[in-house]
Amino acid sequence: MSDSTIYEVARLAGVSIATVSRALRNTGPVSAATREKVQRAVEQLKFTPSRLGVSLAEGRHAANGIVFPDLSGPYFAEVLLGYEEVAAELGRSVLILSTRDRDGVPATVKDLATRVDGLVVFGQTLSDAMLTELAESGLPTVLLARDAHPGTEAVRSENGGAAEALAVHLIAHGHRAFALAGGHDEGDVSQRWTAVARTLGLHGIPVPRPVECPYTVEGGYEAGLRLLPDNPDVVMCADDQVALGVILAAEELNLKIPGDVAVTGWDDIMAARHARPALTTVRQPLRELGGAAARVLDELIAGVEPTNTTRVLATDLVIRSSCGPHPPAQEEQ
Amino acid sequence: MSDSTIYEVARLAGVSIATVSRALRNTGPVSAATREKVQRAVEQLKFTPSRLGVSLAEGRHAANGIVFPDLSGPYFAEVLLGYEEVAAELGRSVLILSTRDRDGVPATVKDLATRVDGLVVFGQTLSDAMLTELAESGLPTVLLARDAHPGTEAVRSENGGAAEALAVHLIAHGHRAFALAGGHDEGDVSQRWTAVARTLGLHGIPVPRPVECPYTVEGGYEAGLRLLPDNPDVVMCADDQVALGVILAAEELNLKIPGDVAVTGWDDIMAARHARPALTTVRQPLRELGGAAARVLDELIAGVEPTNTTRVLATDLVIRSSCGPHPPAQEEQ
DNA sequence: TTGTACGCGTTATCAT
DNA sequence: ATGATAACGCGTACAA
Repeated sequence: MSDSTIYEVARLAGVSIATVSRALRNTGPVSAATREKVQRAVEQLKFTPSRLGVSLAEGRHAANGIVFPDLSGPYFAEVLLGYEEVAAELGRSVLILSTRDRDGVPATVKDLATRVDGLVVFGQTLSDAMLTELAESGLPTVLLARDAHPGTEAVRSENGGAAEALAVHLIAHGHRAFALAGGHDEGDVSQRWTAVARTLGLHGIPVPRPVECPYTVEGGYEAGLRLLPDNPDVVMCADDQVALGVILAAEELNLKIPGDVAVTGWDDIMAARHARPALTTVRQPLRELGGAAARVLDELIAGVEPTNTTRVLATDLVIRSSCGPHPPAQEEQ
Repeated sequence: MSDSTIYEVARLAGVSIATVSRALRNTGPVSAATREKVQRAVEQLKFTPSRLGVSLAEGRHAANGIVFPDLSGPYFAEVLLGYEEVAAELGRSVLILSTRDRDGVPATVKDLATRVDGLVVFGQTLSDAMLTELAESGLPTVLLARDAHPGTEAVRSENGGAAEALAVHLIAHGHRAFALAGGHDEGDVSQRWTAVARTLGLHGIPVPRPVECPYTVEGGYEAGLRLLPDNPDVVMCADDQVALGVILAAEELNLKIPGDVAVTGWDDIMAARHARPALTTVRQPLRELGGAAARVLDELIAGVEPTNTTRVLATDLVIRSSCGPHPPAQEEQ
């Protein structure tokens, strides 16, 4: 019920609170007999040190935060799991914050900032001004899925190389009329589209302008209805959810994939593998992304000075059947 | 950098800390002039009250915890998002804890318990002994996806009725040889299998014993390889991930779905809709589940006594094509 | 309207 | 080996 305090333990054990603290933390000499008494008192009262007391005295929270947009979906979930796993290994709790409503964000982020020793922030969730403010406040901050901002570190996965490889693969399929589904001003995706544009240019292929849409199945469906009537050979999508939406739109329009039009995604979420047809995509190491962020953040918290470095994790091109016909041996599950 | 304290604000504003506190919280009379001075000092020092100090003084964390198993996947992500959203509305932060390693769980849960005003715990993550301990400690606790334990409240979605409806539908398809994929001793799933068994019994159909497997695509794949050689008419699966695995196993064995064998899932995760064939399943209101838990927990924290009540949210049967041929109009996306 | 002083629960320093 | 006691940062009776 009412949590007992170190004072009650001390009284019951017939010692001072200093001794109790020492006995519990092995932070100084305690005679075996005394330790025994303390142990008994602790068990009898079911004493657990108050986190608030400990944190106040230690001057640290032993907790990390993570900020992400609402986009929900499997992408963030996987990263979050990887983050929590490593944070737990490092003895730190994890507080989450989803910034959905545009208005209250700064206030809630500041509240979160007072509860943690460091923060991981997803790509485009916070304004650069806010990031600067965080960095200048001295709070260790790691950025995810984008490049570093002054005063921070960053972890993202490789975009340009995989995008180029994907484009080359699609060109080898004979595709010439390209369409791009998914906005281009957000950092992560823009890096991909830039690489795609360069690759197409090198092959003398017209570079399409990306059609903006929310990164959801519904968004992809709408984008598909807009793009497909122009009879592209292939629709490259900002992520797998968008691609799944485009596939639904193609069905609606009675277009066969990949016969009439090819479609590619990005991320390799679970649904990509099970979609009809199975989706050609780029696998991001989502859990590793989260784990790496936790580790980098831990270093920052330990006192390492931020160097504005961006760590880049490798991605894999995953060729399935939505991009065009392959000899069976070449397909991958 | 070094966060400023209320004392520094008070000194800069030329008032006492009590006045600063009152001015910031509107918790007592403060003259307009004084309020103005305080505001200026606060802005100049970029003062934000320390959460530790506030919590210690207020005697509350303004934070909730949530405990879930590793199973990851879309299921937990969706529930978590719904939980965080409502918790944020109620002005509470969210701490997450994933119990993957069997050993350290009690300790980490107790640590979490000291950081929050209340806890939501997923179905089978904690032992009943642990739940009892939590309840007796007086920490407000809400159980998710299972029935209430003494001293707690619970929120789950409806199982028996939907399971019966699904079984009836499958029987109407003419299926007689049933197989069940996914363990049966866990609360949520066992309720479904019980209802299925009763329904089959009423129709004079043999009741199969569930084949246990992890609730993952891989687990379903293994279960499928074991079950499919017996030529069942239909494999009912514990959840969608298992069903997706069974579908992969069927492909491997060159069995057509639903021609050679029907398959059903549970949850209606995103991949279910996009699978080939689209998966017949039962939709759980995942986000609502999380949101409801947050609200119930808030009541408990506000002082409402736990009544060991289980709230049951409605589920929807989602008929797609994996369970057998339908007239086009009857299918649902 | 404003200020003083105590309490919240720990850790850690300094005596003893 | 053990015990007083000063932080840590804030809210709030109570006094003025």
